[in-house]
Amino acid sequence: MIAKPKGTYDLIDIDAKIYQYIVDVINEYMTYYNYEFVRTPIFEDSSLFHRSVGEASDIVTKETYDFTDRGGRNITLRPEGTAGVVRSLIENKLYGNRNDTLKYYYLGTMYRYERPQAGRYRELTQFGVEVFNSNDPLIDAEVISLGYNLLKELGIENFTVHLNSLGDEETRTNYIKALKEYLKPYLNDLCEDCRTRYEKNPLRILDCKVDKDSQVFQNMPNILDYLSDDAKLRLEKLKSLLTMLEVDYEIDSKLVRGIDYYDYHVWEYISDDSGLALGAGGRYNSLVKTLDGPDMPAIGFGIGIDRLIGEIKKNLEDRPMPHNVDVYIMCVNEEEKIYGETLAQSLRLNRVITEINSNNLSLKSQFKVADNLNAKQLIILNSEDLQKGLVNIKDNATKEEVKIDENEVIDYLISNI
RNA sequence: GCGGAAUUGGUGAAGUGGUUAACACGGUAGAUUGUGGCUCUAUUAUGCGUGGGUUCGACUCCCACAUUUCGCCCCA
Repeated sequence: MIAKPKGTYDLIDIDAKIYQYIVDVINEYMTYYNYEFVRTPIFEDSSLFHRSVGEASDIVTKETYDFTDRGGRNITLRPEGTAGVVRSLIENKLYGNRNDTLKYYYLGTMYRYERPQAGRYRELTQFGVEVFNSNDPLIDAEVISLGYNLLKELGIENFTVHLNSLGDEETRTNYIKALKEYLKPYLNDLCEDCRTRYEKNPLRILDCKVDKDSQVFQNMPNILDYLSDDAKLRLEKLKSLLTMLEVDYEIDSKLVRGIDYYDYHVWEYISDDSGLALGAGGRYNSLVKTLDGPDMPAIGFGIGIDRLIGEIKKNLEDRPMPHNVDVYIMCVNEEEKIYGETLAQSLRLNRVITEINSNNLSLKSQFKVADNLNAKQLIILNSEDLQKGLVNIKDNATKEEVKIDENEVIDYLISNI
């Protein structure tokens, strides 16, 4: 037997239903927020992702699916959505002659070559928004609250927005310098990973799981103390806006991201129960320029759909989600089956959800199937009645059975489901 | 990539170095000769992740691999 590749999963049963529900809600939501859908390739030139995350974050350690295609091109399966959208913005010159704010959203699979764990897959589905050409904290508030409201709309209640500001480039340069100076005497006390991070990506030391409760970590410099006046003002403005928009947030000065391109506000939607991040985002004002586009501010977030499915499922009753059909057609012999199939088509074309027996099931079994499908009306075909142009219809709730002229079956069912 | 744990029918699972792998749900058939959902009866894994090895004999012990899962790394 051939098994699925490591870290992938089949979206089936109730999970598939929840997935479709999530997608429906997202598409509807984005309509009201007036964000445009974009789809970018699942694979891109490797340098797009490697450049976007920055030289300092050592691309070799990024867990991407890289390969060379038959033409010798270096290809990477997209590990996230932002870089592709930014590339598309630049390549299609979507920014041309525009003073307004550009708002996009995407939804699709991403690929990361990492060790699978619960809710962590090598093929994952992400939804995200990217907003360009506005540097106003008003947009930060809109984007953060958009994700917040969407999660609430999906029935996810117990989560909080964790918010931090990384300030501008100068802020980070100063902070990293201060951080390294502070940590220098304690280097030997840090865990092995942190000693590597110290050189490679010092901000990530704040994420350390080993030493987080140590005295050294308690007294670590706080990035919020290093914010420029401008960055401070922006954060204050954003905070008051979020309060007005009734977003539950808390400031978390230890929140950093593993990618270089973020500046100013970064945030995560954190589940209160599991402590896992449902989604994360940030402002990335320099990325468009880094990728050879105009100097254009941008902000966005991504939410992992796979993990949402699990969160939503937890809130459901512990029972299988019922199938629902309007009409189930029961038939036994060949004549009935053929008649039933044409009747099924007529009903379906009239927007009646219809299912029909297509096996050699006994009538008894067909009743069971119909019940499992929660059929509202049962059509019990009978050759003798068909000869007379009559169709038996049984209401599955009242158990009342009627014989209807075959020409009136569709009208009857439409008004009785 | 590193470390720990797991893997038995469609599902939830019990189990022992030795002939028939418990129980439950679900499925099928019948009692009910084309009208069910209750009840009763029968039936439902020629196989215990895959491949090797030890053994007279392995689902059970050993090794490798795969997948899942927990933690680390990474988190875009």
